[in-house]
Amino acid sequence: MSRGEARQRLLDAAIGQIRARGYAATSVDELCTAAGVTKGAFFHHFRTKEDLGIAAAARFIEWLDGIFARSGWRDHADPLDRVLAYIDVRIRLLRGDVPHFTCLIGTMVQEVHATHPALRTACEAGIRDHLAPLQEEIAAAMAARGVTGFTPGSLAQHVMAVIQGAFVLAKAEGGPEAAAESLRHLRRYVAMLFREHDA
Amino acid sequence: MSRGEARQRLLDAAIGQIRARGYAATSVDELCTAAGVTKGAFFHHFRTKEDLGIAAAARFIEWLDGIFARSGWRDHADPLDRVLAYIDVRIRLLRGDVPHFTCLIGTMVQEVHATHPALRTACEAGIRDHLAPLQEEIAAAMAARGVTGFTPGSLAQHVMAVIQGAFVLAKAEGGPEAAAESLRHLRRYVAMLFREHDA
DNA sequence: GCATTGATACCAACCGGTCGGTATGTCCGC
DNA sequence: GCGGACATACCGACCGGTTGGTATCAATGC
Repeated sequence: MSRGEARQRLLDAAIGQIRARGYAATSVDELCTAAGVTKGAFFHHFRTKEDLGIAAAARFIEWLDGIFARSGWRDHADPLDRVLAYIDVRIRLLRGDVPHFTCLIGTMVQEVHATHPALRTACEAGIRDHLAPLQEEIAAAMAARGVTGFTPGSLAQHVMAVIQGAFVLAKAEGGPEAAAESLRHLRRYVAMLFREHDA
Repeated sequence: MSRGEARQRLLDAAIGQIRARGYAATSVDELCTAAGVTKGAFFHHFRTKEDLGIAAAARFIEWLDGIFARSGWRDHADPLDRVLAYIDVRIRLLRGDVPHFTCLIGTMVQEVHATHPALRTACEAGIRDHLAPLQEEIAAAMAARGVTGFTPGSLAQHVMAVIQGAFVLAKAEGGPEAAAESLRHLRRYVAMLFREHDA
């Protein structure tokens, strides 16, 4: 292992472990072993375990945004098709074992919201940042069809709620089937919301 | 404190603490202090901490089913109205601070699904049992209106996904507003699914 | 061209405290 | 007087975090 990559290796290990076992059950020692570094290195790069959590949240969102950028979900002429494409990408991501497709942020914020305010804020910001482009496309679709009755932000947050809830179901039943079904219901809802306004 | 109630007090304390801080971050000592009993009493009634979690999940579902039974959500002539009433009760329950209205099962299963199989199974069973009556009403509503294209179970699970996801959002943003908005989207979806089949 | 310097990256050993769990007793209703 | 319901005292392992130190680097002076 070459000099200078300990921080990245720790963040990657943290994302994997916390997604699988949660924040509290992931120990610093365990992370160091997984990343192949020592505890000294850990506390050289992160002041506390909470600091690592905050950095991991930011890195996770970067990673996720990269996936969506490469998916081409915004490459459609109609903004409604872009919104539906976002959901389709989410459905396609539901593959492999549970920790592989679930969300670090949702997992973490459930545990720490009441006890680690800084980490809660970081999770909130991560969600907001990730949803911003989706919210733009929803607003464009609403404007193009003259749809009213709700705000773009509320629908974007609803999309995120279904995604996070689908992850909870996937963890409860040990696989992604119910999660995918739920996202298909979401897709139908969005289609119905806008298509009934078509000419 | 009278003799014989230590078990109930421990379960109540566990439901409160785990809802607020999660399973891993809730220690046995802390629970004993909160319940006003000693560690000897704890391990007299529960073989392990995981056993307590399983018992707490069952007790939480009992408590929740009691709330819904008293709400009268099934006291409508039309099964669709009963389904919508279930969602309305869920919206009305979104009051107070976050640990007061969020779900023990969803919080716990996120942390333990990969590490505590027995606890994961208990959470899965709790969700399934709670959803059974809702699924019946969905099936009745579908039959009454000749709605097809999805199964009653998938819509019941979607309702639960939105509820769980709404709780995650509430924890991320520190309040129930976004959660309530999401449940209103869900209500609109269910209404649209069935009402477009009305005469 | 090379020694000096200061900063950064990292390491091994260790700290007090807390973790889940146990061993052994005591009390009280039947 | 006996069994279930607790209490007290304790255990080894592990927790997040700290310590004092070393290896490696770029920048500087000469």
